[in-house]
Amino acid sequence: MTTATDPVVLVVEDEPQMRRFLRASLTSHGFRLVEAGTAKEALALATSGSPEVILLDLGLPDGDGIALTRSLREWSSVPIIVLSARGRESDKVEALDAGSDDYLTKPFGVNELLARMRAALRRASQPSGAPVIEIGALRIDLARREVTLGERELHLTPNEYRILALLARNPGKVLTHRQILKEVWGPTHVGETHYLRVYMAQLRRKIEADPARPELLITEPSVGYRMRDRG
Amino acid sequence: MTTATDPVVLVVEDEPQMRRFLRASLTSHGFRLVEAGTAKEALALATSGSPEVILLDLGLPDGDGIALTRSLREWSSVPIIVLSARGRESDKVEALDAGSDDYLTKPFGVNELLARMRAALRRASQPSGAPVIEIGALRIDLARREVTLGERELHLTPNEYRILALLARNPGKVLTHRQILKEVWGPTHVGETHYLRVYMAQLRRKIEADPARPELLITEPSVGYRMRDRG
DNA sequence: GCGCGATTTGACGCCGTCTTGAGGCGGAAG
DNA sequence: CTTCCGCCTCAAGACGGCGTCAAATCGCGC
Repeated sequence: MTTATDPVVLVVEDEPQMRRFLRASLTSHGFRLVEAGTAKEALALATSGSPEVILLDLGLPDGDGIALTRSLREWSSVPIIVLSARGRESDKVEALDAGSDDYLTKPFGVNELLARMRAALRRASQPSGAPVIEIGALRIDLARREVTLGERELHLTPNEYRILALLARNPGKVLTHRQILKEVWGPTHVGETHYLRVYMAQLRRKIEADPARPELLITEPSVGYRMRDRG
Repeated sequence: MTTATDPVVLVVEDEPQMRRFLRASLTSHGFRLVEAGTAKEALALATSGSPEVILLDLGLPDGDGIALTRSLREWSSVPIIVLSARGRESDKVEALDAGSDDYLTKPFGVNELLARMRAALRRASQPSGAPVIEIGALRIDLARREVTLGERELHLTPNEYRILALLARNPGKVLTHRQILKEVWGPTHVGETHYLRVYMAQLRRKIEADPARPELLITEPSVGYRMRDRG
């Protein structure tokens, strides 16, 4: 059973038997499959299918996998794991130096393949994309810890920033006083609702056009606060 | 023959014979070697030796390599290639899932090892991008370990350089005290925030026009520091 | 063993942030 | 109308993080 968040794997392989085997193994372990039987197909699908990892058989009907690896590497850094019947050391060296990330000699165990795929995915996802939240003119760059309102860069104190980031990460959702206090001041301060009032006032003075009529930081009386996400 | 720009490889292996073999093979192919015979040594050298890749034998006298892999992964993303006599699939899966990048079963060919090391290094160096970083008049040559300000070449102590390089590799991004301490002093010193204050002051005295009004090394109060990249 | 640079540790004052309290407003309930 | 409760505002003082300087210690090369 696959879901929308499962990683996509591009399988480049021409033997029907091997394809069936991979299809069965991978879909049952949380991957979505895109399949190509030729180098040409593979190149097209590497663009349109936007796979997170590629499994590549070296023996293809229309040209060898080494050349395919090189063309992929001209523009993409998606992990490539070569699956090949050729076990000679020189084959491995050639494939790896062409730009592939790993090399498995057939026959191989499914579990090893899956583990190597996990390793490749782990590496690739490391420089995780810059999380940036935008709400109207307000822009919060979580990686840089930077808040801008239109063109102007805002200076927020540590607590102000943590509250704002927390609310912005849950746009539209009401966060209770307790939740916010626990997250920002720690579980020992969940009773100090007064802190919140002071800080919400400071934040509003900094980010609202008219702090008396808040449009972004909405009070939910006797419940908590909420970041308006639209309209 | 090795030069200053050759990549450093940390070899973690207790058998003298295997060590001799690796030493001969690697130094003749453009690597500088740092060697450890125990897990404890390895952990220390992974910090102080700042290797670009680690070769790890699983059978160590003081604990297994899987545990070592996990502790390394708590703070470092340096590529780890496991070399092991154990060829069982479950061994490979365990090692890969613990955080290693590749797994080679002994005996293996030197050329395959070298190709896999090249592949690992290629991947690792990808995100860091250019080996030279320029920010205003400041210029940091990571390959040569050289820092110039305008025309003048600056002399930085080892720790000063590591801090500066770390911040410069993440321009604009806030690095927490913990992150910097972990990267420079190792995971056992994440509490020593005082070190940072002293070293930031020294760096500012060397690279800022007016150390009292820093324009490059920005303090993010009670969070960490950040290298200004624009403006 | 000596000398030098680098690192670690300690002391201190400044400044921004946080905490705290007092007071005001407005709506709902009595 | 009065009272109560939750919320907002303002400001003053306490607190803690930060920068700075300097002394003590470490560690390496000679």
